This record gives sequence, structure tokens and C-alpha cells, in this order.
Amino acid sequence: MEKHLNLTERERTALARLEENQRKVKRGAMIQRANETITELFVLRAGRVMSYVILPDGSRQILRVYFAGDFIGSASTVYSKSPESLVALSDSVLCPFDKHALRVLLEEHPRVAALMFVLSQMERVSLTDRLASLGRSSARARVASFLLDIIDRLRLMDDGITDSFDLKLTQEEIGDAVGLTSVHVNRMIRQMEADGLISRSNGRITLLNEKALEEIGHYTNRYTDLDLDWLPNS
Amino acid sequence: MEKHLNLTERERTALARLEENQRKVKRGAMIQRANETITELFVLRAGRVMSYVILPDGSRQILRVYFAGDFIGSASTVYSKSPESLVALSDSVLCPFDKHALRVLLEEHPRVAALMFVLSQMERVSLTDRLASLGRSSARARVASFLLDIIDRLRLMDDGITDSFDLKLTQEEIGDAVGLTSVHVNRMIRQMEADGLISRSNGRITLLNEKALEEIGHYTNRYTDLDLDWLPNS
DNA sequence: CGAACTGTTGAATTGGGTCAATCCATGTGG
DNA sequence: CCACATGGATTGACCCAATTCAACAGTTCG
Repeated sequence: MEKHLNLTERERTALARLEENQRKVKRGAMIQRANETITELFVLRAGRVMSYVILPDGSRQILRVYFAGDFIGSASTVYSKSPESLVALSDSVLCPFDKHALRVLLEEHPRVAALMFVLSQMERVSLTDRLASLGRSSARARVASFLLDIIDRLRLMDDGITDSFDLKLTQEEIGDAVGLTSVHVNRMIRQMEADGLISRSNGRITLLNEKALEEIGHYTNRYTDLDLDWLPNS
Repeated sequence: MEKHLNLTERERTALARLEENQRKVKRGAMIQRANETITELFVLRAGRVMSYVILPDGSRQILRVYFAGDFIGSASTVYSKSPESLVALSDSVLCPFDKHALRVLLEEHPRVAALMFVLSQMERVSLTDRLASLGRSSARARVASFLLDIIDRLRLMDDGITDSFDLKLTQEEIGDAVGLTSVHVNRMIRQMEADGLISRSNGRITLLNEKALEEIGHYTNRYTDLDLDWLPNS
């Protein structure tokens, strides 16, 4: 994200201070449980994390998958009890910090505050895209756009990624993210494989025809084409 | 929202400056068209507005309904082309301001910046609730939670509201908001009416058994129980 | 007054869910 | 090194919630 805003030394230091403390967590570890009191948020330094909620009938909705560099748990800035659970999808490194540290940061570094606002807006738009996907498209489309979103977000962090990536999600989890059962996710994936759109080996997925997948999933890459010039200059 | 943060005179003035210009729009007026270039955002001073996207197959997903006091179009802070359309659901009054005005505001008033961040987080959580609703619950549940969300948001602005409100949405629009067809929305509403959960006259809806509706819709009111004490003090 | 929405209802259809069996890869403890 | 347990992937048969299609009624408004 820093590529969009030339941070001053002072700002850089202030942000780095948030990452002073580190906590390693194992795959599957619960980082935050829904409805429990929270005062911390995190920078995800390495690994992969998901947020989700469990409905009263036991079904799960995965809200978002997070990657290195993301701020997570920022709902704690508004609610005293967490609206969502956070679980590590792979061994991860978290940098926890108190919401009061965030206050100091926002007070002293208005440009960083603006940046936080912007990041929050990006996440909002990403959620609306997924809302449209769940509300108005077919199972096939949902799976396609989900895969595309994940790979595009991985590309933001790692320029080396071309057309294949490690999903680190079971088909059940994919289903819980896009509102389908694991059985039906499997059918869609196998169908996409049969159609030559993707291929798989181990947990690794290769997108063989990204153009077609974008069409199927009604997908738009929002991560290019940002306009952050209006942000305060150093 | 100001009830949560005692703004100083200076801050109040700065916020008021955003509302210097007014624009009246009629019901049905397009305020912002998806994919068109944008540089403005708005404070919705009076009336009701919705945001939505149209998918390539022509179907529509309503992303959010906005009420007086809401900031709208804030995606313009990140994207040069609007990711969503905005249309007035009733005659409305908008206060447009340029994103550069937002920059000045954020630079000079860190507490206001923090507040904007917080509002943005609240909207994010609201979207995740709806995501869970679309992804993992039945038609009945979706309609129930949608109605509850609307009435709770109206209550925030108007303490006089008890159990009835004007939806100002057609059944087709409700469907486009919760991912159903208008036909099925009608069936759910009539069923809820037959079950004595709601009643209707004109466009007005009365919730006869809110407790039961919350149960059915897996609904949690997020608007109570906020924790904003950490926000910078004046 | 007529056109164009909006709401309502029934009948037929279907996309995705449910249930259940089987396969397969990884452990893991003895 | 083997026997067995466990969790995910895969597939088929059947089911059902929601969609589609279609007809009609009530309202609004130019």
C-alpha cells in the first residue's frame, strides 16, 4: 500500500511501532472469537487468516480472507464485542496493538489516518462486490470470481505470481465463503477443470483461462486503477 | 453520530462547511452512475438514497440504503470511476463536496478523521452481516433481517419511531437488496403477515413481533453497544 | 382514460442442497 | 513398517426452496 503514498520517516516509524510486538500462531489457531470482548487489533505480518461468523443454525459464513500486510480485527475500533471470529488458515505472524495506540497514530499522523480510511473503503467495495456475487449470481460465477479475487490480492503482495496459487482452503471453506455447500463447490470446480478453465495439483490451482473466468464470474479487478492522488502530500 | 464524540466548535464548523452546497434531487433521480468518473462525495441531508450495481446479465444488486446524515459515494476516495450507482429513493437533499475538501478536513481535524474511519468500519460490519444473510440464510430470514436493519437505522435518526416505518421500496427492490425475486419476496411478506409478524397499510410496515423477527432473521442490532471511548478526546 | 408500474397468486421448472457411500492422502501410535 | 483413524474430495440419487412464467388486480399519473 505504501506504494501509493510516500510516507515520511516519522510516519514510517510510527507505523512500525504498531508492529513492535509479534505473536506466532499455528494453522487453525483461533485469534479472536466472535462475541468476546476485544481491545486489540492486528497487523498480519505473515501467513493467512480468515474472518467468519457462525449463524444460530450452525452454518458458517466466511467474511474475508486476509493476507500479509492487512489490518485485521478493526471492528474492535467500533464494538466492544467482536462481531466476527478470526482463525489462522496457515501458520502466521501477527502484530497485535491496542486500539489506543491507533488513536495516538490517528491523532499525530493525519495522512496515516487518511490512509486507514482509504484501506477501509477498499475493503468496503470488495465486500459489496462479493455481496453482488452472492445475491445475484450462479454457483459457477461465485466460485470463479472468488478464485480471481484471491489471486489478484496475492499478486498485490507478490509480483512473482502469474497464473497459479495456493488456495489453502478446503472446498468446504470455499463454500462457506461463497454461500454454497462443499458438494456443490466440488461440482463447480470439477466442471471448470473439465472445461479447461483451471487445473489443480495438490492444493495448488492454476488459472488456464483468466479472461473466460472473469466473464463467467462477472469479475472486475478493483486493485488496479486506484486514484489516491488526492491524499495529503507529505 | 455526533452523540458519540463531543465535537469542538472548530470541528463542527469544518464539518458544516462540507454542507455548504445543497442540491435537491427528485425521487428516482440518478445521483451517480456506475463506471463514470467521480470526484465528488455527498452528505445526504434529507431523504433516502440507494446504491446498487447492475450485473452483465441485467440483474441488479442493491448494496445499501442510505438515510439522512449518511456519507455517500465515499468510494470516490479510492477509485476514479464509481464502482456503484446512486439513485434517490425519495425526494432528497444532497450536499456534494470534492474529495480534496475531504483531504483538508482529514489533515486539519484528526478526530474527525478518526470518526470517518469509525463510520466506515460500521458500514463494513453492516455489509458483513448482510453477506452472512445472503450467503447462509433462507428467504424468510433475509427479508426479516432486512426489515429489522432498516427500522433500526431509522430509529437512530428519529427517536419517535417505535414499531412502524415507511419502507419506500418496492418488493422488487427488496428482492434486489436481499437476493430474491420480487415474486418470492411477496410470498415471504404475505406469509409473515399471515403469521402475525408484520402488518401493512399503504407502503407502511408495522412490526408486530420484533423478537420473533430477530429470531427468524438471525438479526443482531449493531447500532447499540458501540464502544467509541477510545476516540481522541477534544 | 389508458399506460405503466406494483402487487398477488398458481403451476411448472430447476439450481443447488441433502444424504450417503467411497476413495484417497496423511498421520500416528505401536 | 504396518494397521487403523481422520479429514478432505468425489460421485450418484433424490429432494426442495426459490425461480420462472403467466395471468390478473389495483394504483398512480401523465
